[in-house]
Amino acid sequence: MPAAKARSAAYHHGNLRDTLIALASARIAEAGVADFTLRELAAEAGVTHVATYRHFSSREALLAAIAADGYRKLQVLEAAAQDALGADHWARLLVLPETYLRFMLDMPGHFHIMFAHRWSDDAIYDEAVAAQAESFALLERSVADCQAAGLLPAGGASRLIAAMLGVTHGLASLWLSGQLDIVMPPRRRADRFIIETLKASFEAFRVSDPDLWRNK
Amino acid sequence: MPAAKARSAAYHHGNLRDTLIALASARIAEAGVADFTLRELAAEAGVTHVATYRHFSSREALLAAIAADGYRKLQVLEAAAQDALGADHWARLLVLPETYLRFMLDMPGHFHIMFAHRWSDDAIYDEAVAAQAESFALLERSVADCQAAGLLPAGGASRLIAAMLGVTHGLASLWLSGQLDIVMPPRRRADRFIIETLKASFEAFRVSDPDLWRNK
DNA sequence: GACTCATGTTACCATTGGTAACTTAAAAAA
DNA sequence: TTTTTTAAGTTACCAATGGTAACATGAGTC
Repeated sequence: MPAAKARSAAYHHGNLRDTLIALASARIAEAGVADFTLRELAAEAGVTHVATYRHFSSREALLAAIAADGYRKLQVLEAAAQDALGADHWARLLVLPETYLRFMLDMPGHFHIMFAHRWSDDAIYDEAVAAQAESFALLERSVADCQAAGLLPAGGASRLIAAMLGVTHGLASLWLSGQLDIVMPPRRRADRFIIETLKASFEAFRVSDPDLWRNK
Repeated sequence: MPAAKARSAAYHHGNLRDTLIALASARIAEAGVADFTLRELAAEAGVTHVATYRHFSSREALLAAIAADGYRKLQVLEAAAQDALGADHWARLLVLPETYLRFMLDMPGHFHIMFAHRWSDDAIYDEAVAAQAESFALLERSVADCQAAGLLPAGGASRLIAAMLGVTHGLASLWLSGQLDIVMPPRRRADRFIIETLKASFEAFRVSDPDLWRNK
């Protein structure tokens, strides 16, 4: 009975949760987090705004879901990129910021919630926090591998990791907020420029004096 | 007639504009930009929420004013710090990220609006954009001075500047969003750790192979 | 002392996030 | 097959918010 099925599809959306996450991310990428409203979002999904509360306990919980979703997706991308590289530890380390950047370019809405939006300390962000920690562990392990292989200054890695995380995240978010335009040479592709800058930075860190990174 | 003066002071606030900026910045630092409402803010200043519209055309315009105010303050701090250093170009360059960081630690509310909040492309942000450009020019000039003095790899400076801006901004905003806690050694003062990491990064950039930073 | 105008106020509006109570239809139990 | 349960929608409603319009106050000027 196709008529019944059509009506059913109309009433029960089928995959409202994922649809809402995707739509919200797109809106955030376009107009920022302040702009989007649950009602407009629900309307776009063909549903009443109250239906959203079946899947997210609040507007902020939807944002938290986007953050968790983003970290999981990022982690999958990072792991896949590393797996394709075998045992070249330095290449495996370098691919992390590159993946991070591609993720930012591909999913700016997710990225914004993950890094520029202030998470409430509510429990709704617990999942996101856990996913974030796992993603960070990947970097930590990669740096340790490089140190063990003599590819990076040995000793406490905190400052080295902080510097790598810093330059990666800094370039990504400066670009996302449009503040890299002033620096970037005209007519260059942004992604290439950023990735080359990143690689240069990592290389500078790699060959630097190990004493630089020791805690004083 | 002190009674009349008191009434007058009650009616005409005196300096509502600056008060609102300060209060808003404090609230944003505490609870994020999403939380603060014009009504609560106005109440805190002892005024009706409609009074805010005498000074800011909208809520977003208040945020824009905070951004412009922040860039101006940052620029003053940077210029002062540099002036105290004479002609030591490398020290003058290094003091910029340090000032940037201290500003972030001292005025996190301003910092958040300046760097983590998405500016609408409305004209209300014009002032902020102009102030931002001036602040950036300071860095550009300082890098050029260092290059002229042979203290930094010569040639196109875009990538070098991008890397410096990136690591500075990245560390600052990672710290602000609490994401540096996982990296930072326990029981260390955050500001010292970040500044030392920054100096190490800049030093690594300084002694690096100039070819790294040339455009390919 | 009257006039002006910046800076407040009250009254009001549409929109928003969120809750309560009800409805629909798909899946499980009989 | 029929009945029951339950996940996933709906309508009706609420208090709070950003914003507008029309009015009030009072400090400075002629």
